[in-house]
Amino acid sequence: MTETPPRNRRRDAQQNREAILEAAARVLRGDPEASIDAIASAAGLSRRALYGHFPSREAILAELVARGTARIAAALSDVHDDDPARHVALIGTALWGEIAHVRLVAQMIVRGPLEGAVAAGLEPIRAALRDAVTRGGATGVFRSDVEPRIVVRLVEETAIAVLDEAVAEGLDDASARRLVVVAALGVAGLSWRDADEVAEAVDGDAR
Amino acid sequence: MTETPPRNRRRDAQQNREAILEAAARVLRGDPEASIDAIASAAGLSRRALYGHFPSREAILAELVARGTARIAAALSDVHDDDPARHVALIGTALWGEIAHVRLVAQMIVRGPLEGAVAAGLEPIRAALRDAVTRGGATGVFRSDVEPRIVVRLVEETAIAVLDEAVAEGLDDASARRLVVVAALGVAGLSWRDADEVAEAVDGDAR
DNA sequence: AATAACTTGCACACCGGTGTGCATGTTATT
DNA sequence: AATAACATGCACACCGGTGTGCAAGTTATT
Repeated sequence: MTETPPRNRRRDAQQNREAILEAAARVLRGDPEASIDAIASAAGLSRRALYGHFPSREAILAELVARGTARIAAALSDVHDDDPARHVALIGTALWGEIAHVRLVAQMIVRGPLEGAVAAGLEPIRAALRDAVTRGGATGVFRSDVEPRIVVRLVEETAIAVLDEAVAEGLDDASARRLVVVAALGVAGLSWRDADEVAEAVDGDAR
Repeated sequence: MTETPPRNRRRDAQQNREAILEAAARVLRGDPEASIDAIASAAGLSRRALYGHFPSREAILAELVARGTARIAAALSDVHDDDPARHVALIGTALWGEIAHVRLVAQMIVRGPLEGAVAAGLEPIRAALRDAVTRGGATGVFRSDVEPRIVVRLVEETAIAVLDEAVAEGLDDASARRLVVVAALGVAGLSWRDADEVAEAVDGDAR
């Protein structure tokens, strides 16, 4: 009985796997309900070949969500500021920096059975936001007339809506970032002049 | 040749037509992609009978959108205030009053081929909001650092997001109304204390 | 009581999508 | 050059949904 050395996976196969994920992200951003067929041909593969890399549609989505949340979490991990307003502003800025991933993940929040996975991956971010909102409420800078829990959700949903809007309007990078920050601070409780000031300051620092 | 007086539509048939629309609104609010089957049985009819009242799924949606936008437009037709902030607050209050219709219509804004019809039906409201936002921007009460057109969209989307959130949280009537008003004024540019004040005043008047 | 209006249930064709089996190529690796 | 890994294209079964035709029932109206 001769030895049968188990040959390694071919390198181009792994490349194709990446191509599929990249194509899926790109296509799904345009149409969240895109078919496997659309994804496969966008990746330059046949539908049949795709099933050699992923067992199901959901598996692709799961992978995308995992990577997306990881990316976002990484971008936000080193974001912190003692001033709650500045903290929120920094979060907004960071989110715009990862807009491609943010939009994809945001779509999954409501839909399908990925909901749980998404929520789990986003939890650290939510915790940070919750903290900032609570601190700001205590100071009186942010609104304290509404439960922090609710304010957090308000800020979250506003941010997502504005991010989408910024993309739809085709705003340039600077305007978009500012818009997101300013809107988030607005629902959090700041007047537009104060929000502007914070946005300005943070923008200067980040540059 | 004897006369053949064309007999009138039966009264119960018209009732069933209404039942279908009512059921559709109810079911679609829970699941925007509910099947015709689900709607029919929610209305207490067979799927086949439903097709005796509407030629297609889309026809039902079109009717719902038409009624919804009409209802909303009616509720907002007599809303006006010289003070832009109060005006926006009143719009928010009115929208919460028609929450059932608002949510249904809001879902259709993005989706399918109804988009155009929805936009048309909502145009008067948008015009009123645009007016208020522009006036507020000129006064300096609302933010003037962003194009009015964009501010309008921000307010719109925030309002929708908050309305959904209020429903999801199961807030009581008063809290929900206040939340919507306060969030809308927040993105428009008011500080949370100012927004609170306006909400309070308007709430008092409306009562 | 007659009759037209309406409802029902069944069958059917159609659509777009998913996931699998299989035979046949093509290409990277050894 | 041999061979295992991969890709392709086809067929297939399956699913859930839409819209129609038709025969047989039920019910409001006259």
